[in-house]
Amino acid sequence: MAHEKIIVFFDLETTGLDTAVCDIIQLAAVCEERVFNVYTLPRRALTESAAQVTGFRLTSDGLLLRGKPVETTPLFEALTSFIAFLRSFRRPVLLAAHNAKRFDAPVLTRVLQHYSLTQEFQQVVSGFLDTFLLSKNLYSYVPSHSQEYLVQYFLGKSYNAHNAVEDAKMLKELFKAWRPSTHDIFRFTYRVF
DNA sequence: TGCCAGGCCCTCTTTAGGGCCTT
Repeated sequence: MAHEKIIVFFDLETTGLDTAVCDIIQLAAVCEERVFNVYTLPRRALTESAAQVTGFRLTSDGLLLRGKPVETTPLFEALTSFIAFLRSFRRPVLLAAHNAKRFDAPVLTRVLQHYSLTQEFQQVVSGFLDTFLLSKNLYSYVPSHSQEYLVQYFLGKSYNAHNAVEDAKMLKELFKAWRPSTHDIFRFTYRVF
């Protein structure tokens, strides 16, 4: 339907949980059958818990994922590529992430501001949709609202959590299963800046 | 050197505290 919002599901893997300082390691997004994925070399070390959760390690040889080198892209280039990916949908999209309001959106917007890409980003993104808050509100009876638990609960499957591509793909599947109303989507959508 | 947080929501609330979720 042409008038419906295009929703792009995305996820970040970062060096830690402090949204004020953490660096992006992986940025992935999916929409319909299209996938965007990029790795960047962080400037700061990963916290030990981030390393354990994500499987990334920073060495003198570069970035490793579970011991295997991954090709990295300079952050500015990664961000402009992401904006180009979003622009390809021809009209402003809604960016959905689990805990977007608290985590992914602040990190992404901080980095965009640092590279003076805010205006360019605003031209292609109409807002952030937080699926964590959506889930807590629509399915308050579910004992946990972590994405991994929700995927198991609603889709009956386990997956490679904490890989940004897999997380984004699963979020898309969850959303498809939920089929939230336009009203509910709007309630948990937030301005970009 | 050290190696990390904090906004949102609920409730035993509002002169507050605690758990959740993200890496």
